[in-house]
Parts: sequence; C-alpha cells; structure tokens
Amino acid sequence: MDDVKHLRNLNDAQLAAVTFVPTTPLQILAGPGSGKTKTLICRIAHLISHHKIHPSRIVAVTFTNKAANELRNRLDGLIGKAEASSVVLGTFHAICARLLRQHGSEINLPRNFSICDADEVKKIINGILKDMVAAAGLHGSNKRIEVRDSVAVEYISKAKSKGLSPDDLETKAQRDIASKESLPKGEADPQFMLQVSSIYAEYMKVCKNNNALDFDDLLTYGVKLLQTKPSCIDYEHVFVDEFQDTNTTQLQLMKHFAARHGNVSIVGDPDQSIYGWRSAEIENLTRMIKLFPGTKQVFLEDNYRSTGAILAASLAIISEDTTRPPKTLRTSHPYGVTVTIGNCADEHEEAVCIAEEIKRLKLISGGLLKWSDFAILLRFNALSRNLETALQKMGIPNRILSGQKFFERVEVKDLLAYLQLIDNPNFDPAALRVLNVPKRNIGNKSVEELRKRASKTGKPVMHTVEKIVDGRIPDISPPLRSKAREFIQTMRDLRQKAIKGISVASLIRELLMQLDYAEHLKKTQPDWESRWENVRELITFATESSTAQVSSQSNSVQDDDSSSTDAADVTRATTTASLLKEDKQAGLVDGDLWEDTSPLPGEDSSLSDELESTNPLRVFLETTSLSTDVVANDEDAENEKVIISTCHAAKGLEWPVVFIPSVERGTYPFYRSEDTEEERRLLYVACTRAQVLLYLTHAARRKLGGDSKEAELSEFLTVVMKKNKNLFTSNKPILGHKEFSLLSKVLGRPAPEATAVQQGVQEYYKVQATSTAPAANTGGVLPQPAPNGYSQGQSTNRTFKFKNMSTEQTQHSQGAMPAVFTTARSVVGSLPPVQITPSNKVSKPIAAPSTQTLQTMWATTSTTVSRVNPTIGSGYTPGNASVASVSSHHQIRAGTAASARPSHAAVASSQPIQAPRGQFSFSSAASSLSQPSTSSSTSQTASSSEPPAKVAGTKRRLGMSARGPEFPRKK
DNA sequence: GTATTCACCATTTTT
DNA sequence: TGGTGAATAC
Repeated sequence: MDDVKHLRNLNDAQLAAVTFVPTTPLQILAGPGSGKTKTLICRIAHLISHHKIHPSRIVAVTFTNKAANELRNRLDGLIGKAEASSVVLGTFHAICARLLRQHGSEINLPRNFSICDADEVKKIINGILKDMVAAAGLHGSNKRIEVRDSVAVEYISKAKSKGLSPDDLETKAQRDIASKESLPKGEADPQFMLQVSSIYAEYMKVCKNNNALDFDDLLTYGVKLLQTKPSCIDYEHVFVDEFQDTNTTQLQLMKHFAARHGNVSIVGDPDQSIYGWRSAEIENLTRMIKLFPGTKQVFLEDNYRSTGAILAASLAIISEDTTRPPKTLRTSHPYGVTVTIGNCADEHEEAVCIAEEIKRLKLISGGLLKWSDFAILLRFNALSRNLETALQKMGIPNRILSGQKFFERVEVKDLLAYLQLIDNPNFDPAALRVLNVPKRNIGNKSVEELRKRASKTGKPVMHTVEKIVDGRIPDISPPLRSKAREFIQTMRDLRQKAIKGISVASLIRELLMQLDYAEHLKKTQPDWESRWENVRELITFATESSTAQVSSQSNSVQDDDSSSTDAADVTRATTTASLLKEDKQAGLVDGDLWEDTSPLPGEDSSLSDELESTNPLRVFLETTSLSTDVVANDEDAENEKVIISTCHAAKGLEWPVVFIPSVERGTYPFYRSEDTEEERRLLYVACTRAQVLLYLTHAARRKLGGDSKEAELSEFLTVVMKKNKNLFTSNKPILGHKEFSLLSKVLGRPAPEATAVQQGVQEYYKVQATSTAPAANTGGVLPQPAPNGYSQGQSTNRTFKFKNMSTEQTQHSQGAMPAVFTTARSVVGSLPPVQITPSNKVSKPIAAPSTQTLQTMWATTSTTVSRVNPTIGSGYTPGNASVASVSSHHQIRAGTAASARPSHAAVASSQPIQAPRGQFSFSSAASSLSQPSTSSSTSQTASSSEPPAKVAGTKRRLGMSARGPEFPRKK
C-alpha cells in the first residue's frame, strides 16, 4: 500500500534500477558505497508492492550469511516483517541445503545428509590418501602418491566449482598426457591431475557412503536437483548480490533458479572481485549476458560513503590495474582529510601507533567518534596479534570479526560431532573424531584400525563399532569391545531421545551429562573454564535458534543453570552426569538402531522417515555448519568495540575510520597469491570501507612467523605515489573542531560541540604530557594511560614527544589548519602535509584520469549490452570533461599545499629527527633507518624512564593473557 | 598402547 | 606463534 516509501531518497540511477522493468534481465553495476544493497532492497520492495509479485516467489542470494541477515533486516524495515519473511533469502549454500532437504529424494539423496566442513573434508581426503598409499604398496606399484591432502582438497573444490566431475578431470588429464603439447601456463601437470581425479572419485564415493556433502556439493547437487526436477522451485524473480564473486556452478544455479521466468537482477562490481581464489569468475558478468539475452545494465556511480580524498586515493590505486575497464566514481562529499601512509619501524610500533591514533581520535573528536567507528582491516588474520595486544594494553575494547570461529572451536566441534552422529550415524568424520572423546582408551592406532576396517568393508565406522560391541563381528587387535560399549549405549539413548523430538538444547545437556564432558574438559584443557563457557554458549545458541526456527515448538526445558557461576555449573554437571549414568542403565534402549540403517541412495526411507526434515536437530546442525559467522553474543557489548577484521570479511561494510596495516610487498600482494590484480582489488576494497579517515601503515621490518624481515611499502602504493604525491601524507592529521564538523557531515551525524572537541584536545595533551612521566599510570580519564616506553627496549624508536604543545593547542582551539609537519623520509620521498579542503563543488568526479569515455567502461559488455538510460547519473560528461575537472581539482589542491609548505619546510629543517607531536612516529622511524645512531639515542631519551627489558616482559605476559590462551572469554 | 615432551614447521582470503 | 609430528617415557 505504501507504494512510494521504497522510492524515496533514491538518486536517478538508483531509481532507474529499482523501477526497471522486471521482465528484462538487469545488471546493476555499482562501485563501493553507491547504495547497491539499498537499490537491491528497494527493487525487491518495488516488485512486491508495485508489480504484485508474491514475496515467496522472490529469491535473493547473497554471498555471506552476514549479508543475508542484513538484507533480511533492512527488508523487514522497508516492507514489514510479514512480507519480508516470505522472501527466499540466503547464501547459495543455504538455499541449496534447504532445497536438498526438501527434495533431495529426487536425486536419491537422503534427507539426513551431513555437511562437511573444511576440516572434515581434509580428514576424509587424508584417509583416502592413506588407503591409496597402502594399496599402492600392496600391489608393489611404484607409483607414488605425491598429492598432499590440502592440495587435493583445493583442486577437488575447484573442479566442483566449475561443475567438473572426476571423469571430466580424468578425461582432460588423459588428453593432456596424450597430446604432448606443452600446456598453457598455470595449468597443472596432467599426471598430477590424473592422481587428483582418482582421489576425487574416491572422495565422492566416501562422501556418498558417509551420507555427507561438502560445501561445493551443496551447489553441485543443487544444480543436479534442479536439472532433474525443475518444478521443485518456481521463482518469479531472482536476485544475486555480489555477482562478481559467483563461480561457474553458482551461475548455473542462478540460471536454474530463473529457468521458469527468466527474470534476474544482479548487483556487482568487478573492482571488488576478491574471491578468484575461491573460483569466482568475473567472466560471469558477460556469461550472464549470453545466458540471458537482452540483459541491460545500470551503473551506480555516486559514492555516498567516503570523502573525496579517500575516494581519490582508492581510485588511483585501482586504476593501476591495466586490465580493468576504466570507470569512475564521484562523491558529493567534501575532499576531507588526506589519506595517511604511516611508516613504522616494525609491527609492534605499527600496532601501538594505530592504537594510539585510535585513542587520540576518539578523545579529540568531541564525541563524534565511538570505538565502534574504527576498523582495522588485515590481509590475513595472523596480523591481528600485535594489534590485539596493543589495543588491550591501552584499554581499547576490540573485537575480531571472523577470526576464530565459534563453531570451529574444539569443544564445540566435539559436541557438534556427537549431534551429527546422532542425526547421521554414517558420518565417519564425526565418528572418528569422538570415538576417544572423552578418553576411552581408544587411541589413534585403534581409531585408525577401525577406519581401515570400515573402509575395507564399505560400512560406516559407527556401524562397525556397533557390531563389534554387539559381538557380531570380531574385535580388533587391542580389544575395544568393552571400551566402546558405553559410547554405543549413549548414542543409542540419545538417538531415541532425538527421535522423540527432544529440544536440541536438552539434547546437548543430556549429552554433556552422559559424557561428563565438563570433567573431560577439566582434565584435558588448561583453559577449561572458558571452553565451558563456549559449551554453554552453544546451548544458548541452540535454545535461541530453535525458538527462532520453530516458534510453535516451545522448549519446555530451559537453561536454568545459566545464572549460576562457572564452577558451580561444572560441579553440578559432573554430579548430574554420574547420576544420569545410573539412570540410563535402567532405561537403556538396546536394539539395532543402526542395524538396518544403511541409507545409501536407493533405500533411504527407514532413516529419513524417522527423523523428518523439519526435525529441530537437523535444522540446528544445518545452521551451525553453514554459519561461519561468529555467534552474535550480547549485542550491546559488541557495539562499542574497535573492529579487527580481514579485508575479505569487511566487504560490504563501512566505518568512519579505517586502518590498514602491513601495506607492504609480500602482504599486498600477498606473496603466495597468483593474481596480483586481485590483491590490488583487495586493497581497493579495504580502502573504500573508510568514510572519513583512512590510514595505511607499513613497517620497515616485520616479523612473520619465524624471523623478522625487511619490508617495504607495497608497490600498489609506490606506483601511485610516484604519479601523484598529493594523494597521501605521512603525517597524522591534526584535527580540530572545524575538521570534525566537516567530517560529521559526511557521516550524517550532528557536529560535535566546539567545547567538547577542545576539551578532548586538552585532555589528550594532558594525558600525553603526564604519561611521559614515569609514574603516570595512575589511571584518569583514559581507561589506561598510554604506556610509556612501550618500545620495550628494542632499538625501535617510538617518540611520544609533543613539543610546542601550546602552539598546537592554540591551533586546535582556533580550528587552524595544521602547519607543523616534518617531511617523512619514507620510501618514496617527501610527502605533502595534511590538508583539509572543504570542497564547495558537489558531485565533482574524482575519477582517476582516464582518456576513455564512459561508454567504453565495462568494456567487456558494452558491445552486447545497451546501457539503460544514458543520461542516468549525468551532470558531468565523462571523458575529457572528467579529466579536465580532475586536473583543476589538483590545481586547487596543489595551491593549498604550496601555501602550507613554508612552515612545513621550516619545521622539517629545525627538527630533523624528533617527530612533531600529533604525528605518527613514522618519520622518526624512517630516519632511524638512515641514521640509526641518532635515532636510537632519541629512543633512549623517550623511554629512558623505564628499563626496557622489564617493559618487554610485562608486555609479553599481558599480551598472552589478554589474548586468552586460545578463546577469548566473555566476561 | 598412550601420554608427554621436544623440535621443527609454516604461516590467506570463506561458504 | 602455535600447531603438528616424531621420539621418548610411562
């Protein structure tokens, strides 16, 4: 009824996309921050309210669960929960899993299939490799198996992503061997691929026997299902988000989803294609046009996220990709604050600098910035260690996004394995995992013996164990009959309970009791307390997800022990468990629960009927295996934290302030990466997450793994800096009320009070000043005062010197432009000072200079595709005009820079070594490279108040405890 | 056969 | 840094 709500606040291009005729396939090609999710949601709303398409006949596919949730929430807000909830929404994997549960029987897939995670896949492959090696030895074959498990996993996954079967691989390998022509580079050795293909074939067999699918199988079986029985779905419109990240199989799926009506809308951006390593293919954009003739394109080129400075720098970086069809992005926001490239001595210093800068910005922003406004984006997770330590040490609350995944923690996995086994006794990886958990004196050797035996007979491991326990087949060499008896009894009992429909939470509790799992944790894990927390978290999750999924089935059993303390819980669980064991002996279910359950395709009925597809346990297991997200804990606590995330996981998100550490060769591009351009895009994605402030940092030395190596700035930046020095500065920006007011507009927030900013500034300098004194750690305004002498005795030089304080405070109070900077002796030479240039012109293109016209953008598709409404997003003419305005922009900036230069130079010459205040110690760090002796003396002055060694020790201890042995505990 | 210790290793991104 | 595998002790 509200026909226009979803059309409000859209720009021309967005509006065109939203209201574009639904029967024509549409590509919405959109740069970062251009509102593509908004456009997608509004288009869905428009289809429902204007075109009267029933929400249940719309499917929207996202790339991550997080994106799916966000889409769901925003859709709820726009069209109401009632309607939004019927839209079919999820990742390709989740949607396929759902379909396969419902209709899998069409392709002989039992409903209770398990989903293998990466670990389990690897274990299966490992088993296969062992068997193959053994077999090769048996036949006296001298063919060695030289394929490593991880490599096999990778190639099998790649094959599946392309929809290739083991036969396909073998055929190709044989052909390549026969042809004797040299292969195109990048192609794997055919002999090797031959081995892979046979491993692949065996793997498929094992999966079938295990009644298990891996992630890729979900997609390939989905395709198979839809080929076999297209009628099991009937979607009137198909949406795919992040289309540039789809692989071949996913494109096939999309085709099948849309088979009936041919109505597709996709959203994507080739510049943000960062999943090539996962077989994503940008070519799908052109393939789609072939699959869906008449496809039109709409371009969203207005960036609403970032300042001009951030956008200009990001575009300059991405424009170095020569293979990229040039395209533009413009912002209505002011130019803002120049992007900082910080140079540090090493990774410790880098972490501390970032932490300090976060603290400073929060403090001096007059309330504009919260902790949760900051993000640190990493190329890989291992980079987070120093940052975590530094943040912890400074009392900055932080959270790692997508680091250690909840469902991958050992204790959680143990329990999940039991649950999987209850649901699907054929699932060997789970069986092998828990046979000796808790310790039943069934050691690795026995487990391996069982695996071999089962593998030989083609029966599931559980089946074999059960028969041994029942005395129907001979025991293995170290007898395990008695040892496994209790295990089998437990499984039988729990399975009965599951069939009766006991809630998952109760099932887990029952399981814990019967296993006395708390006791097991206590014995085996030094940090059992925090692990027990995770167990409880799992119960909570089960409770929540069951109430969310099946609202009708209320859980009678509630988690009444959740209010008591850990220790009490554990004690009680332990006691109760032993009590329950007695119980169990009385009401023991004996019988052959697994006896006739060999639900291999063909005869799947007995089992699947017992546990029907809506069974809460199965729903729960599916959620846990498909959700790689960290379980959302109490959200209030999460909200106020600095986020540490990988660049990949950060896609689609935005933060006011973004730090990107380790922008060095070897990290960007990552040294093992094959696709340099993808790495560049990754950096681009990371940069474009930032709204108002962006910091890229690099270190002169970095310790990766074992030893500390020299590092240098990423070529992605050096190339750009050579061309345009004005895009970056090496200094921390000095910000006052005027600047924060400007930035607040970009963020769409109220400007901070002038007095608040000033207070923050003063407080900041006060803290800085006191913290230079040795005994400053007395608390105060900051959670933890800046630890002096953090540099812990290494020759690395950290300067927390804030000279000329009064001068700078004056500047701040006046909102003056910063004028005091030294020249950073960074790799590329001197950089211009920071500047803040409010732009008075709106919608000025900040395109990287390009001589190509807009019409040739997305060149791969422009010939076959007509562009929707060429006037969309006009207001400037691309091509020459664009270039012209860019250069004039630069002229303006050059002028400003020039005017700031005198003082800049003056300071630089008067204080060549000591870093000015408000500055990263980059410049001094850099100078330490060229003048080691001088700088080390500086460092001594800076930290002479504390014995370096002691500080180092403190830090180490702090760091470790702060991290938590492995799993950070919730408090 | 299992537990413990020690040395060595390599170290991405995610459904 | 920690996770894994091999050698050693129990």
